[in-house]
Amino acid sequence: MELEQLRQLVAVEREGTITAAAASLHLTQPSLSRSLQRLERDLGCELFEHEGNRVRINDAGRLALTHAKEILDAEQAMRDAFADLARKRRTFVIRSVAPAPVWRLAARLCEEAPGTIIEPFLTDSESEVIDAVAHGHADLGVVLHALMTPGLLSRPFMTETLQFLIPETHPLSRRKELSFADADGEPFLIYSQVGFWMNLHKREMPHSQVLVQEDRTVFTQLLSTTDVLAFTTDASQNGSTPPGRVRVPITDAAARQTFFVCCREENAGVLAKLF
Amino acid sequence: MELEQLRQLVAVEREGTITAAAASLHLTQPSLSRSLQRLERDLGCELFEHEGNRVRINDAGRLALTHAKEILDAEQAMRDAFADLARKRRTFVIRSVAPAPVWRLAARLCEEAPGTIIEPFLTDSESEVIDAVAHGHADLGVVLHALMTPGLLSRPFMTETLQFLIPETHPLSRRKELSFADADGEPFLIYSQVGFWMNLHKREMPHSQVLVQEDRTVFTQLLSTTDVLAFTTDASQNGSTPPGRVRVPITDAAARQTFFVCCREENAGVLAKLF
DNA sequence: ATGCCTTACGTTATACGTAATTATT
DNA sequence: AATAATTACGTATAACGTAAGGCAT
Repeated sequence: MELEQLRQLVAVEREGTITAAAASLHLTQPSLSRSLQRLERDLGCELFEHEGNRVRINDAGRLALTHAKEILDAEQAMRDAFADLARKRRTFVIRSVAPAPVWRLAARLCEEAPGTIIEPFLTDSESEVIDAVAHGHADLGVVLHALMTPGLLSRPFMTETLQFLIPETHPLSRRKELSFADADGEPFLIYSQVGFWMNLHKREMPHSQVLVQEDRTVFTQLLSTTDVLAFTTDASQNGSTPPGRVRVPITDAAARQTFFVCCREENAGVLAKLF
Repeated sequence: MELEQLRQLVAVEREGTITAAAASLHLTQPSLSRSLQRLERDLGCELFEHEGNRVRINDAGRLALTHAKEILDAEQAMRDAFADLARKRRTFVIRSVAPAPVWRLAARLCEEAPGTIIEPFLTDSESEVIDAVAHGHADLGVVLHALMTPGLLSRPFMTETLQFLIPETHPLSRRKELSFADADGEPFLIYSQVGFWMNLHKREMPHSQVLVQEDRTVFTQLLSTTDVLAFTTDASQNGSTPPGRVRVPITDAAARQTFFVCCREENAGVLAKLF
């Protein structure tokens, strides 16, 4: 008795005739007919009444059907479990304190491991990243410092520098460079998904009103239509400056951040593969 | 994925090595090795760690094992259900008010339907037989009268005549014939599995002590070693009279009984086949 | 050297498709 | 005539066994 035969039995019930069932299974009708005969032989029991040019499922056939469905459900559960497993294995989870490192890592992953599903998580908390990596919930973490945590490896990855993005009409747009203090008090617009940068802005410009925008496209539109300050970095994917705005470097040391990637020691191969 | 492959997976876990599992499955070792590789391919996932010249089941393998056992258990349940069905179909249940008709019916069944399992039930109650047949719990019934019950068929089958079986040393052994009344008051020995005859004895010989014997061989031995009355019939399988005893016909009409066989109308073929 | 696993190769079995046949509507 | 099922037959796929090779203990 084979699983395929049980599927055939179910198909015959579903389709009503052997001919229709055969078509739905991409088989010829005689082939299915014989396969069902084999099943009857294996079970030592007729499953159909042969009524003229039709075939009708009998009591034994119905008994077989209920059992067949049980078995096939169990089989489907197994297939599902392995499909999940396969998806998990193809998924690479990155937990990061900032978006820019994720962009670069994603690009490398796509190149080095085509087909990999990339699952990025942004957070403003470095300890959350470390925990996720340590517990195996993330394959790779992006943090702000080299780690000494036992069982984890880390190495510097990239440096990102924050810049003001100022409307040309704004008085501060003439300056060659600015400190956070120079702009503190000015309202500014910020995209919500920026990880730890959000903390930095709030700390360094405590007197400014923060206009948080959740929607990326709305945020971009607002850049053109409002004249409040905004931020960009040298790592911004889109290297160009939005029309009507100028980039002004920020002189504070805190505006320059080096990111470190980290992973568990047993996954050292991941780092080796990516760098 | 096939059921056979799941059985092979379970066997490898059970036996520890592919070689041992192959032997237990009556396969060569390379054949099993490839079959397991096919399973891994089908599931899209390695199930074993290949450690030098051994294989060890890994986490995915254990996941597969738990599911495989579920599926195989469901398959076993199906096989068991059909084994039961097959046994039921090969079983012919006879419910009778007397043993002699069962003997004859059994002999015919063995001849007409070799391989049939014969399941006889004796009872002293005719209505119990009719109920069993009507409800489909018995394929054939043996009763004392022609039936008018709707849905049931009946026909006369055989006539049996009761005889006294008297020790040669007993005064009654000289008589050519006897009535129940002649012997009423004499203690008598009777085998317990005689169906409705038990009722008859108690009714026709109310003053006699009845010595009921459950064990057939003990009953036979007592026939030679005691000098109490006993009964036999003209239908007794063993036509000979036990040593030291004589048969004496019973004159009462009640000692002569015609039996009728009955079955459900839809099983009319059964009667036709047997007669 | 021995035990266990894998790969390679030729053979066989078995399940498929095509075609012909039967039976019912 | 048309539809549905079975039987007959040739073919191709796929699983098996044998033989050879590799890698540990």
